Amino acid sequence: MSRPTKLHPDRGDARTRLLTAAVDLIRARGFAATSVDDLCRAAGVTKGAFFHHFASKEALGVAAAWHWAETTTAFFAAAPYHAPPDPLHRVLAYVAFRRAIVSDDITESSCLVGTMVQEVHASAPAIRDACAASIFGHAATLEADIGAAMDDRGIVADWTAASLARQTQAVVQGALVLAKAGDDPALARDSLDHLDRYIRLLFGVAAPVPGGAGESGVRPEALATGLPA
Amino acid sequence: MSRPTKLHPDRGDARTRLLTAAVDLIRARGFAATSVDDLCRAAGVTKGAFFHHFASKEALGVAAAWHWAETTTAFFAAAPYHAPPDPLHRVLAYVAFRRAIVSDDITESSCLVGTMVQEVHASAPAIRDACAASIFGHAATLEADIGAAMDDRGIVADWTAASLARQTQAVVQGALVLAKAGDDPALARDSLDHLDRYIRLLFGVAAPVPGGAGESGVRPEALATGLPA
DNA sequence: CCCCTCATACCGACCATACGGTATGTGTTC
DNA sequence: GAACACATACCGTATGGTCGGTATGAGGGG
Repeated sequence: MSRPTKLHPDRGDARTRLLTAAVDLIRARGFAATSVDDLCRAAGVTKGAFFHHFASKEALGVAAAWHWAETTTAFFAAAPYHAPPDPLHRVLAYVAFRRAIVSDDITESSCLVGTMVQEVHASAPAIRDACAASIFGHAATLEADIGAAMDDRGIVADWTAASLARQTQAVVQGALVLAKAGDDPALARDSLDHLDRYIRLLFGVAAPVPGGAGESGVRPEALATGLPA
Repeated sequence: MSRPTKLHPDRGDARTRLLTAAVDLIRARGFAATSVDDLCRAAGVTKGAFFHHFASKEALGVAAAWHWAETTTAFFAAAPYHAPPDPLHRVLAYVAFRRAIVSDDITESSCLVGTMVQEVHASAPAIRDACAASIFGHAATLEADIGAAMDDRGIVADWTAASLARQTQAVVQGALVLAKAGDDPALARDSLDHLDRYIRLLFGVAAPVPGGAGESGVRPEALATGLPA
């Protein structure tokens, strides 16, 4: 895609810089309120570069959703919550990890695709579908662990692994809405505590330390540099 | 506020019609993507009328959030889920009611303030606060029943009635995000089933009929005419 | 009862700017 | 020299917002 030069080694990354800027600006102000000029200014490129890489603003939205899916996939794949040998512990560690990466600045903890899809679900199906791929694709990464945990503990239920995996994403998204409304990230952490409690109740395991959502196996401050979702 | 005339009895209601149009259009397209001209066209009024009633588009946003709070408050106050004598049953009936009013057209089941606050939480604090008042005000209406249910059953927990009340709203909001992304209202119903299951587990009561989220005490089709939230 | 005054409710033309998008040109690499 | 990766200048339109004006009705004085 990109063609770096010896004289201009950062050439060819205009597309990536636009995508990065899009993630930041759209999470903060929404898709419609973010203008192409805003994006170009933030990325340090001209309008010509924008429309060279993207056929329209909507195409940028689709690409940004895919970019988000890729970066978050890599981020969560590298996260430490996969370490525990017990699949249920991995699921709980995932929730604890999500809780740990809720930063004090809600905007940077916020989810690009969750924000975008609310705006464009009816008016831009292409963006909506890209957002859906990101959300449900991420949910799918939890399904195997949840399924294995059900098998391990002989859980026979009226819910499925896929359904519970989706519910984790619903709670994450709802937690962010409440945190934005109340302008308080603690609201998001509270929601994730409830999710942790729900999963423990479903599987019949007690909470490790009262008042918190279990240890994630990582120091929260070590996560602040990573990409949230 | 309004001054109806004998000749023009619908005079004086331009404000209300703009508010109603705002609820519909903003839920479908978002706040930023809804122009003042769109609003005027949908409400059948002129731009002069718009800026007579609202100092700015942002002021309309604030007023729309309050309007939403008022109409949903009246709608839920009149809903049948308050009937059961047992407070826990009222809480479960609330969840079942929320499930029942999820219509096939996701836009009309969607929440105005949840949609708006994601867009404007950082750029328009006045709108954000009005949205917060609507969400947390509605959550507060559940608090007494949850608290009474805790007392009834002698529940001593590491969560509070207020926190669980907020969690119901987080799940509702998240359920709508997933339903919009997947373009399928069944996703929202699934989430509310999980919420129902969580509350039953917290209070140690079994589900009434497997596969569904309990009876709401009303026929779903009788609710379709009411205002969703 | 009439008339004057004032506030409200609304109309519709107008404005400056910001918007998404295009056309054309230039330097670089293969 | 073809293809790419931008830059610059420009275009038509849509946007939020303004402004002067009009119609209606309530209240009060004579």
